[in-house]
Amino acid sequence: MEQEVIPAPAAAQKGRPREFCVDKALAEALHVFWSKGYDGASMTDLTEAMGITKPSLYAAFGNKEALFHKALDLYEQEKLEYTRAALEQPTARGVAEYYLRGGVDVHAAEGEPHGCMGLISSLACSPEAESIRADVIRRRASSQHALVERFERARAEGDIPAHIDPEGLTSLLYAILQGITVQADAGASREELERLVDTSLALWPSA
Amino acid sequence: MEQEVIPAPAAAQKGRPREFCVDKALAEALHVFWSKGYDGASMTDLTEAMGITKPSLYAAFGNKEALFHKALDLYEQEKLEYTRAALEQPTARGVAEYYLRGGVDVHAAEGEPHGCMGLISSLACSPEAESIRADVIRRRASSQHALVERFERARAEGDIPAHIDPEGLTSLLYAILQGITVQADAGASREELERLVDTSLALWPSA
DNA sequence: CCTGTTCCATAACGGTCGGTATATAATATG
DNA sequence: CATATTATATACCGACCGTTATGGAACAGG
Repeated sequence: MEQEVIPAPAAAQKGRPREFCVDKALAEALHVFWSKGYDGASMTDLTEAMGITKPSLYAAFGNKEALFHKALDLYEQEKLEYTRAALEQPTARGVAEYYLRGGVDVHAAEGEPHGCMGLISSLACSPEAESIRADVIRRRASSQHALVERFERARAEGDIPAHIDPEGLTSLLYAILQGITVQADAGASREELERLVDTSLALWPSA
Repeated sequence: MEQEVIPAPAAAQKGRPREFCVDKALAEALHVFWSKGYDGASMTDLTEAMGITKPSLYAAFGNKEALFHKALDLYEQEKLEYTRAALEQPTARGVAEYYLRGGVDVHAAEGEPHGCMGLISSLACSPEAESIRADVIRRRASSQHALVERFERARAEGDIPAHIDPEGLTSLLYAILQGITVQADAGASREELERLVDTSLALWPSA
């Protein structure tokens, strides 16, 4: 039996080519979800921002929920990069400062929605958006876990005092970060947030 | 001209008496708004929990928005009493501890919704709920202002170090509190939140 | 050209939203 | 009893929700 030839690998598009860029449309969808939250973003909001019709959206992304998960992937990848870079800072204080200043940069940036997309979409959500909420909480727990390990290492290295609980310190750092995004969403100025960060670092435990 | 007699002062009810207790109905409405947020609470959710019909609700409370403002009044009065009591603590550390432990008590209480009603209702809201959001932000700013003054007094009294900015410290304490309510909403246990508070207090500046 | 396939545009689906018109029931007053 | 007033119950309003059926347009391969 003869082996079939491998079909065109790059783009064996058989039918009518789509008239929009999937990546650009997803970036627009991200912007809408970030501004309005999952429930607050209507399909009309999304299609108008993405410049496509509803059938095109459903064909390309599945449905609203699948679109959100993809947008959240993009958000984590592009906007939350600082949370991974922070872990590589040499000292625990450096980690905290990277986290907090990175959080202010991302969640109070000019020309972008203020606040945290995940928090906005998960704090209050309709029953049918429960999977959205669960996804956000799961991702947050994963990220938080990495920070706990980083602070445990810091304590072992004598980088933070022995009487400080790494899990408590992690919860605290996340709480401050969440507060920053909440206050950014409420319209706090960059100066206010930077003073918040400065004060946080002034209280940070010295080894 | 003769003076008219004063009408029955207690309850000069002329028509059919209402069959429900306004205060109890409002308390049920508060519970629904606290659980689901302003946008997430539908009129059906509200009327079912309150045990009344929609026309009764509109006759007694105006509309959904007016009902929310009244529920928020009740919430502040009954649940946020700790924020006022905190200010009367003798030391800045006492104020902070009262704030944080009070926040955990209220926002992670058994048998009540977890999280902060104001935050849940204001973080992401539809365009027509913008007045809700503005109300929450205004009340928060007012409460925050009182805390700034308390910490300014504390610094003047040498209760907190001179190099600590009272406004920054206030923003920080609020951020931690907001983070507590966010994590409570996400399902954090009381033990986790208490460790967060313990760690916060461990870092609190000593005079 | 013809067929198959994929995409786009329009319009519509059932369902829910906040809010209300209508009619009836229950009280006070005369 | 008659009337005025207020509350209740039912049913409905237009608008919007997420989703999809339908029909035509744009491409590839034969």
